[in-house]
Amino acid sequence: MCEVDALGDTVDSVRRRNLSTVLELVHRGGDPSRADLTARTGLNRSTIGALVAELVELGLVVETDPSATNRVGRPSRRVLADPRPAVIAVNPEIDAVTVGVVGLGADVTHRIRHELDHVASPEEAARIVGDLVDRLRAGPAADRRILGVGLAVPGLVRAADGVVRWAPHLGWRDSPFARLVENIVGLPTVADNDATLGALAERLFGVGRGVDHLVYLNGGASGIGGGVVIDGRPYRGAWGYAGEFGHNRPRLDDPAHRATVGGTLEEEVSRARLLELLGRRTLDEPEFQAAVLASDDPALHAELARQQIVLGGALGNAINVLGPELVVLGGFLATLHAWDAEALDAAVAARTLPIAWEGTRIQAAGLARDRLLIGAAELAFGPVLRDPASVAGR
Amino acid sequence: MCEVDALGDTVDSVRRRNLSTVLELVHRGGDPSRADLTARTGLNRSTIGALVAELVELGLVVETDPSATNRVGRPSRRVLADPRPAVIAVNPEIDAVTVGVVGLGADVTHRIRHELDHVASPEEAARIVGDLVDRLRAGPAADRRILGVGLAVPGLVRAADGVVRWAPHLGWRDSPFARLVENIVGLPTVADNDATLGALAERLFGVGRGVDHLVYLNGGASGIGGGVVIDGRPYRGAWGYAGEFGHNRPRLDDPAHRATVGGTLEEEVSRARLLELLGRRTLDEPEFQAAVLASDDPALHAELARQQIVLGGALGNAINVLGPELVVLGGFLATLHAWDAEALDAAVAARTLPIAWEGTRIQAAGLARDRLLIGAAELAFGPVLRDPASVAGR
DNA sequence: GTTATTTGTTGCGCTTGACCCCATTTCTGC
DNA sequence: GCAGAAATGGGGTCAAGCGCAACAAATAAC
Repeated sequence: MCEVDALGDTVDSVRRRNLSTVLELVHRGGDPSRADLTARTGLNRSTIGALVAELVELGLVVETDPSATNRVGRPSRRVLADPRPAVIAVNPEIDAVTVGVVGLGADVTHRIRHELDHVASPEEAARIVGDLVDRLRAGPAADRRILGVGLAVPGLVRAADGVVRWAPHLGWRDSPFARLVENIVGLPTVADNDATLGALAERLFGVGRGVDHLVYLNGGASGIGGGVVIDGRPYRGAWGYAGEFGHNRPRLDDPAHRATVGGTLEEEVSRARLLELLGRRTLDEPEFQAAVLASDDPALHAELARQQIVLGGALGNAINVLGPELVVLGGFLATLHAWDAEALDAAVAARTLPIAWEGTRIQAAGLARDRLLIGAAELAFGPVLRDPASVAGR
Repeated sequence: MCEVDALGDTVDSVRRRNLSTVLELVHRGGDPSRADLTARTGLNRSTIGALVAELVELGLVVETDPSATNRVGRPSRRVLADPRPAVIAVNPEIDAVTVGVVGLGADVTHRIRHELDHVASPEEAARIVGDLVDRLRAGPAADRRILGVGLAVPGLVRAADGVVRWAPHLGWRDSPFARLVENIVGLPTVADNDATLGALAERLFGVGRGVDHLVYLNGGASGIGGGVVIDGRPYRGAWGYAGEFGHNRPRLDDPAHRATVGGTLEEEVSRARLLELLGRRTLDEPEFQAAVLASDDPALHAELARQQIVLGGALGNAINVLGPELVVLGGFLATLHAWDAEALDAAVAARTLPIAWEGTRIQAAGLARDRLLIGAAELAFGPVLRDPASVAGR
C-alpha cells in the first residue's frame, strides 16, 4: 500500500506552513514589521516571535531595529530577507546564455550575459552555465549561500522532471537539460517554460502584484510565449505545457486580416513583420518601441492595427475561457499596447463576451529584462519557500 | 488593519481540515474502511478513529460492521455516508424547472421535473422551486436533514454572491436568483454556472474521476456551455465567468467551413443545424444520438464533418492553453464524438501543438441527466465538506 | 515626569497526532 | 481442530504547536 499522497494534516505541517507563510511574506516584499506579520497571518504575537526566531536561526531572514515611525506605542522590529541566501537563475536563448545571482525578495545582484555566435546545444549550454556559475561563485557571489538553480527555457518543459520536450528556436528536443546542469553545477536544479516564469515574476513583483488570476503574453523575436497564473500560482496544466497561446488560431473576422496560411497567433502577430516595415534588421526592445511610436508610416500603422485586431481575437478567446483579472503584455506586444491602448482594448472588447470583459484590464509588463531571471529564481527558491526548515545545514 | 485573510494556520485548522478530508473521502465513494482511510490520509489509526467518531456524532457518516472480506487480519469497519443529510439541487431551464434531493455520495433520491409552457422569470422560477421543495419536504424527503440549496443556472453567475448576470436563454439579467430562492426556501443557497457544475460532477463521479485537469463542453439545445476543472476544483476565474468556450471564435482554415457571420463556436457548431438536416423539430438526447448514428444522409454527414473540424479548432485552442488531461463532451457534442471519434481526434490533433495533444484524451460524458443535479448538490454540500463541524445543531 | 498605547517575552494550558502496548479477529499451517 | 501469525482497533502517554494572559519594554502625547 503506497501512500501516494498524505492527504492528512499533522501538527508538524502547521509549523511548516506557518514558517513558509512568514518567509513568503518577507520574500514578497514590503519590509514587514513583526506587527505587520501578526496582522497579516492572524497568528499570535508569540507565535510570530518564535517563527521569526527560527527563520533567523536558519539564516533566511534578519531583524533590524525599527525605523522611525510617528505612531504611538512600542515600535515593531522590521523583518528583512537575509542577503546571503541566493539562487542561480538561468535563461538560455538563441543568441546568449544569461546567468544571474538572485537573492530573496527578487534581488538580482549579479548578471552575466554570455553572447553566442551560434545556437548552443543543450550540452554546450549546460557547460557554459557551469563556467559562468564557477566564475560567479569564485568572485562576486563568493559569500552567498547558493541554494539551487532555476532554468527559464524558451520551450515546452515537462513539469514532472524538467525535461525540455521541445524548444523550437533552440532546436532542442527531449533534452534532460535540468539534469545536465545539475550534474555540472552540483546544485538542485529545476526548469520551466520562460513565459510561465515571466507570468509568475509579474504576478509577484511586477504589475500583477496581488492579482490572483492573470494571463501573460510575451512577444519575443521568434514567437509569442504565454503564461497563466491561477490562484496566485503558475498554472502548468496536466504535464506542464499549458499557456501556449502563441500556437492558437484565432478567428479572423475579415479575410483581409489574414496574413499567413497557418494562422497561428505568433504567425499573424509578429515582430519580424513590423521590423520589416521599419526597415530594420534587429532592434532591442526599448529601441523597437521608440521606433514604432515615432513612425508615421501608414503601412506600419495599418499593420499595427491589423495585429491589434488579431491579438484582440486571441485575447478575447483567452478571457472568455480563463476570466482573468489582468492581461499582461510583454516584449513587442507591450509596444502594440503602447501604440494605441484604447484601440487594443476596443479590439478585445469586440471579441469578448461583454460580462467576461467587464472587469478585465490589459497592461504592459512592469518588470524589465530581469523578469525571466526573477521567475527562474522564484522557481529555484520554491522548495525553500515551501519548507524553510529544509535549508538547515545547507 | 483588517485581516482580509488569516494566512496563518492553527491547530484548530488541522482538525477542521482532517475532518474535511475524511468526509470527502467517504463522500467521493468507494465505501472506505477505517483502514482505507488511514492509508489514504497517512494519519494515525487513533486519529482516524477520533475523526470518524466525530463525524458519526455530527450525523454525517455511519459505521457498519465489516463486510465479509477474505483477507487476513481483523476486519476493518466500513465508513459510509449517513443517508439522512441531503441538499436540494435545482436546475431552471427554458422548458422546465428540475428539483432534486441529493444525499452524500451523489445519491439522487428524488427528482421532480416541473414542465413549463413559457420561460419563467427569476421570481416565478423561485416560487416554483419553493413549491417543489415544500412538496418534497412534506412527503418523500420528510426524514432528511436538508442542509442547503444548490442552483445550476444556464448563464453567467457572479461567484461572489450568486447573482445571475446574464442567462441568455432564460432572458435573465442581473437577477439575485440565489437570494430569491434563499428567501423563499429558508436554507443557505448558492448558485453557479450549469456547465461548471457539470464539469465538477464529471470530475467527481463521472468519466473524470481522479483527473485533476479537465475541460468540459456541453452541447445543449440553445448553445454550448463550458466548464473547467483545475487541480480537481472547479475553475471560475476572477469573477465566476470562466469557461465560456461557446462564445470563442475558432479559426476556420477553409472558408467553406464557415457557416455564420458571428463565427462563435456555438453558432458554427449547433444542434439546431443537425436537427434541421434530420428533418426534426425536437428530440431528446438519446433519440438525437440514435437518429444521427442511424442516418446515412450525405448532407448530414458533411455537416457533422464540418462541425467536427470547427470543434477541433476550438478544442485545439483550449488544449494549447489549458493542457488538460481529459476533454469531456456532453449533450450533442457527445454525439459528434460518438459519430466518429477517430475523425474528431484527428481534427483536434491537426490544430493542437503536438506535444500538448500527446497525452490528452477526449471522452463522452459519463453521467446521465442527473449530472447537473449532482454538480449543484456538490456546490451546496461545499460548506459542509469544507468544515463538517459547521453542521452541528442543524 | 506621567500616562496611554503598542509591541515583545515568558510561562501555562489546551489540543492534536505519534508512538507503544495490548486486545480482538481472521486466516494459515499443522 | 487448534495454535500461532497477521492485521487491525483502542487506550494511555508523550512531544509539539499555538493561543492566552501577565508582565516588561519602548515610544508618543500631555
